[in-house]
Amino acid sequence: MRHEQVLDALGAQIANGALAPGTVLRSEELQERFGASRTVAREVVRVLETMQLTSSKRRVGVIVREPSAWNHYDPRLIRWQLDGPARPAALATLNELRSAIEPCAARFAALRATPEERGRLGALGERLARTARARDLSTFLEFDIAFHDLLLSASRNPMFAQLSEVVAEVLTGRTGHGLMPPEPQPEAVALHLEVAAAVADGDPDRAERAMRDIVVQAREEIAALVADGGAEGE
Amino acid sequence: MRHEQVLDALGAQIANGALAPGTVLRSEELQERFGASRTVAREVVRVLETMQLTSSKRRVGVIVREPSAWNHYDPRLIRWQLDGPARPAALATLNELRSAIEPCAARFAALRATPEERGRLGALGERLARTARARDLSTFLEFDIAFHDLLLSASRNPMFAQLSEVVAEVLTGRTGHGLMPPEPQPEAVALHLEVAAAVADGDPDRAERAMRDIVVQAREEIAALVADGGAEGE
DNA sequence: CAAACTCAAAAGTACTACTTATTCAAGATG
DNA sequence: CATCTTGAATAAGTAGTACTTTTGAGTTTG
Repeated sequence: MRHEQVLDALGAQIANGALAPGTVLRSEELQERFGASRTVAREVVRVLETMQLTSSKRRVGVIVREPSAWNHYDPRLIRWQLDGPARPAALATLNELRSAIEPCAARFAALRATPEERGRLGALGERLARTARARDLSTFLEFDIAFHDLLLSASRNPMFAQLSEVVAEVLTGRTGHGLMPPEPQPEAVALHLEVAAAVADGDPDRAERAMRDIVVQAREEIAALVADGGAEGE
Repeated sequence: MRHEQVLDALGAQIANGALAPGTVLRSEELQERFGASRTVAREVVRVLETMQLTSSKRRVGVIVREPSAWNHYDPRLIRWQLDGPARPAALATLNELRSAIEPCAARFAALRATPEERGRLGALGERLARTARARDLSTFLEFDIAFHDLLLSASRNPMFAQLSEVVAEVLTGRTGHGLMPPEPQPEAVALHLEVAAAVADGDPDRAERAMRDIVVQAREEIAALVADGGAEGE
């Protein structure tokens, strides 16, 4: 508990650049700053070290590393960045990642999904279409996330599957900012149905192409969002 | 030092399935097993916990989590898997990841690379072609890695850039297994030149397409490697 | 038989003592 | 005067002990 508090506090400061790279923290100083014991301070530093956010050198202290050294795939770091002032930029980065992965994931899902998964994907597509027609945005988002989540795990690649949280975050972030069109775009819905159909048919090329169309569309949306929404912070 | 030894030992055991999911380890037991102090044992467990390899519950112990919960992007976990019996499968997974990312990275590189980067990419392409003609496989690999590394960092997406180690590993693994053709394929070399040219011209579509051709080719190679090389273990 | 209560086991936290590596500087040596 | 060596100070690393908190499991009681 104590551990997590301190980790979040210190990690967020580093992730948001409040502690610039090169900054040296002495472990004793950390204990005072957070009113934590040596044990807690040390374990927090160990964790930050494994995330490559810091490096420790004897007789020197804990050194904040360059962002390029960080493990940007660590869920904690992603969280800290999304909750900080750089949220729009972080969302853009994550969206680019997803736009790269998902078409490929769709391809593998078409090749490897179980019959049951293919069925569920189709069902989710149908529900997606229905909630879109009903202009029920929040339910739409829910099914949208479920759709992408299922697709990623059906790809049978653990590294793809792990990105479902990222995708959920990107999709939510888009809706949350109120910058999404008042109702889901019919083309996007049609493309989701196309992906589901292609996966059901076991047609990797078609699945990949349809998914690519989806993410390209999303990429353009988010790019616009960052362009004029970058200053709003939270 | 001590810390890292124990972490590697225990982490590798978990990563390779020697300690099945659900296994419960008591921290005192760990101290004995590795002859480590309480401090070291605790910090190791903390780190494994942040990697989502384990979860700790009071009055129970340290529980090994399901592979699906692991943070598969952690460089340490990747290392443990590559060094273990599941190396071929791990290489296949990583190669799929790279095959998803690199075409997209090429696109962004074409849009965002600095003039200097565009120049260096072209130069690397040339050197690649030369070493290919000279049948100098090890130098070829070196330039190949440098080429992909530069492209990824030129994409200006930290999450893409971070995968350069993964790409290097995949490329090396392919050559290392001696399953690569005795000389680099002319088509592959031509495609690298095409990527460099497209990036130089700032043509994202062309860059993406050429890179996609490269990774698709690699994907097929590795799939074959896994099919008949899966049993050779280390 | 179910619900609450008690007890003990194991992780979490705190603190102290000791070890080791590294930087910085003073002094010796060429 | 420069360079190399040596040594002391410092801060992180490691070890070990003591105490706290949570919670699973067994037991008692209505």
